[in-house]
Amino acid sequence: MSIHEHNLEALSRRERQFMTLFFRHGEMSARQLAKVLTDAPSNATIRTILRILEEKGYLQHVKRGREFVYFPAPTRENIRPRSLRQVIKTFFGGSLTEAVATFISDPEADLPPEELEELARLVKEAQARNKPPKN
Amino acid sequence: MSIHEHNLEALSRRERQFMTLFFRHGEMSARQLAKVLTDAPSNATIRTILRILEEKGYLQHVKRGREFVYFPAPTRENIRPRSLRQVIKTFFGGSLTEAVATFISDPEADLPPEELEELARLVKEAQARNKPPKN
DNA sequence: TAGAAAGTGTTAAAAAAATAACATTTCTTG
DNA sequence: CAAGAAATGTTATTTTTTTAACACTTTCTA
Repeated sequence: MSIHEHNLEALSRRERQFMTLFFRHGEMSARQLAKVLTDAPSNATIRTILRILEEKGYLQHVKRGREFVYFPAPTRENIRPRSLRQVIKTFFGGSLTEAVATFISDPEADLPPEELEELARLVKEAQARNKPPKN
Repeated sequence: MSIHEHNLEALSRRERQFMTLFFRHGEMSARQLAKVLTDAPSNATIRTILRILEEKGYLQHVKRGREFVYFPAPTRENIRPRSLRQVIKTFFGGSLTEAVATFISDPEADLPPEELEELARLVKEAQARNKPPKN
């Protein structure tokens, strides 16, 4: 409803499942969403939940042909960084380093070596940006 | 119930809220948990949910004095790396670097500079471990 | 050691979530 | 342009979740 305080924690199980899929796949119609759901309920059910999510302000839709295509509504307090922050706080005591360490050594994560390089570059840049307080 | 497939996504809203708090704070009695909840229901309600979570295999308890102290059950497929992986997949297209970039530039995250240093060291180590396939 | 205090167990009711049947509307096409 | 197909809207039911009242048990303590 409110544009503020968009938070996946506030959603029911199905609602959150849907939102996660929208964040992963972008815009989808009820039919497309059904394909992506491993445990899809009926089309009617899916549409009901989509409507609820729109009422709550988490989704928007446009009409394309005769069908509605839904997509995540832009929110003020962005869900992306917030979700990451939340996981790092909950499972890694707030430490980014701990989280990265875990991810790096997580076999399921299957990290390509280029990622490490890019990560190294990124960190170096960030340090350079922080370091010189002289200028 | 089953020891496998422990997944916060499978839980109801309250259940997940509780588990998150346990991961953050470690072991807690019903009373302690109540203090940590911003929207705590009655003590009876809290205990009901704790019992359900134990039945489902997410929590265990020991008796301390006259009260039950609950804590997350050790699980095979660890929830920690899995949750991180999930967030990175959902919100950052699976890219660790993207996630770190976002975290670094997230003002809410409030990253201390030492973290960056430690992170740099960590990445360097990981690279060193990967690089030399000669030995 | 009896009674109060502070727990847990049991059970049930209220509220929310999840599901889908059926009616209606809107496209498409022969 | 009429019939059928494929959407959406409305409404209701079932299931799950959330809640808590009340009974019972254990531990203090005066």
